[in-house]
Amino acid sequence: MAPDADSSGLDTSGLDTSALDTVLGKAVAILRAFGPDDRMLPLAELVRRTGLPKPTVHRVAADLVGHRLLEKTEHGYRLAGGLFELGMRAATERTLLEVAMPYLQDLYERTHETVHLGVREGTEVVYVAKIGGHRQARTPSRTGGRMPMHCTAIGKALLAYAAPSVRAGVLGGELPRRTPRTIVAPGLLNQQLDRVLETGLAYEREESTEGLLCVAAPVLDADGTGALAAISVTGPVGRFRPEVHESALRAAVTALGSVLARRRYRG
Amino acid sequence: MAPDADSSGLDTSGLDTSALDTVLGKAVAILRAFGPDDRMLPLAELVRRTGLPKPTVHRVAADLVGHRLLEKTEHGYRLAGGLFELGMRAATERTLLEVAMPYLQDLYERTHETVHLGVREGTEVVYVAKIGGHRQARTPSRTGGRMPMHCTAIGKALLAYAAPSVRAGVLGGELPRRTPRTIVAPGLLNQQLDRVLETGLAYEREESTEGLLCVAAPVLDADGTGALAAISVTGPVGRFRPEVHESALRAAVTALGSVLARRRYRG
DNA sequence: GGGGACCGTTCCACTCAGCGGTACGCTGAT
DNA sequence: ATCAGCGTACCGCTGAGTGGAACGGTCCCC
Repeated sequence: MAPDADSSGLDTSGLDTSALDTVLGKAVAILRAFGPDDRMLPLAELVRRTGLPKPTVHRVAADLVGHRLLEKTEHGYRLAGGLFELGMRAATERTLLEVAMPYLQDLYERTHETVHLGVREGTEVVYVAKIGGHRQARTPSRTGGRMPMHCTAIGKALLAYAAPSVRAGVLGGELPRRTPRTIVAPGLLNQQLDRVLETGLAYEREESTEGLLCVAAPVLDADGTGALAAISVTGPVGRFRPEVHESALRAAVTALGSVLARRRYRG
Repeated sequence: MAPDADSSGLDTSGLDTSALDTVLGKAVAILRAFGPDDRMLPLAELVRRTGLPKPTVHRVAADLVGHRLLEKTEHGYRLAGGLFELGMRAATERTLLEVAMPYLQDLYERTHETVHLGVREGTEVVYVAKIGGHRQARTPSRTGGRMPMHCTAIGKALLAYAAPSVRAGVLGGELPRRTPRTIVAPGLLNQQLDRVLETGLAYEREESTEGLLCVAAPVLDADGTGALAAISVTGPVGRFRPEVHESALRAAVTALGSVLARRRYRG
């Protein structure tokens, strides 16, 4: 429970756009109160995070338990299996995952490093898949988790091929520093993005997490102008050499891209 | 020891136990109206499946869209990315998945056949992971999807090690025939389950899907008495020889089991 | 080209589901 | 013994939620 200033995971208390004056809003607020690393939260903690009255949380949570979205243990509540089942039915993520999995497998087998598949969601990256073996570097990413775009290889790959308005929005917004090497200068980042467009590859060198290197490539749509997703290979500083994996990565994204094009996958 | 909270008896497959007279119930009903294979449903179809009045579905669906649980397109609604993100935070599934992934990878690499990870949920199997390459057999299973226990290798592996009440519940209930080879005789199935306890391996030979073979093994808990999950290897009749993969499968489940025990994973 | 079936959307007056202040019993730490 | 914090229970008020009715659009078939 180290309240380190670094972990941006803390809910910025005020900025919850969700309306808390409707039942559904309260229910969603309770579910979203669970961060990516929270296994179990007691009622009081849910009250604190949501700002809702205690009896209200108690009642809504009980309803959620009835619907198998929440589970009650003697130590608190946790997100239940029903949510997992529903989540895996999400249209775009499921399709992308099923089509991409063989290519991710190939890539893992050739590299034996952690392989990510991510899509853009607003101004952030959402990881749709993360596969790795026993020796994988300790990465902050999680399947279903989010990361900023400006400090991750996948983020840069996606941002480079995104609509100009999106790129401008991210460059013009906050570029929070996560490590000493995080690129916080919009101009420099913009240059890098242009290079990504030229080479088709994006890099991250300890910009989101110290000790971590990463190469990514975009999965392009049928026109070759936009990115449907991006794939990355990640490893620790020292043994990991990004260049080694570039051809395998390129092979993966082009193959996946053409299959998605054939399926008319739009995202 | 474990108070069998999971009373399988009451689990009659009445699809709608959910109360439709509360907002939350309606919302869940709408989300659950999406089957594993439904990509997109028009409003009218949601009305049909849920039995709710049209304006009600319209309004609740709009709310769900506002919370990023549903997405609206010109052709209808579909489950949105927000659900995927939430689902991947489900406590038990996420932990199991993260710990197991490296072992599943190993297993895939050694077999190059479709690998499944599943847990018991009531009287059914829920697949937590499914990984495979380009040549994978066409299986009806999906990550986050359900299958009956009596006709799948993973199901038999889980059922054999489940509490006697659970086994009795399944054997005493319906054993729907899915193929000519589905085992629908409770006695025969019971014999097979006993053999699973002796050998630590469960088989399926075209019992859920024609043309498909499968071997599974349970991931045992610290006591070695109950199954926390099960792993299977699947392939098509013809090239696929279950015996070939038995040792790799055994290695995977024992390794995973001991890691979970060390972590005091309970399920 | 007109009628009908089905669609998504909007309106609005009624009412009961949801609300949350208040209160209670139960831990542990002090 | 005291207290702070927890989960739970009660219950009268009220506005969020409701859904019948109606409207405009599209498609297809006669």
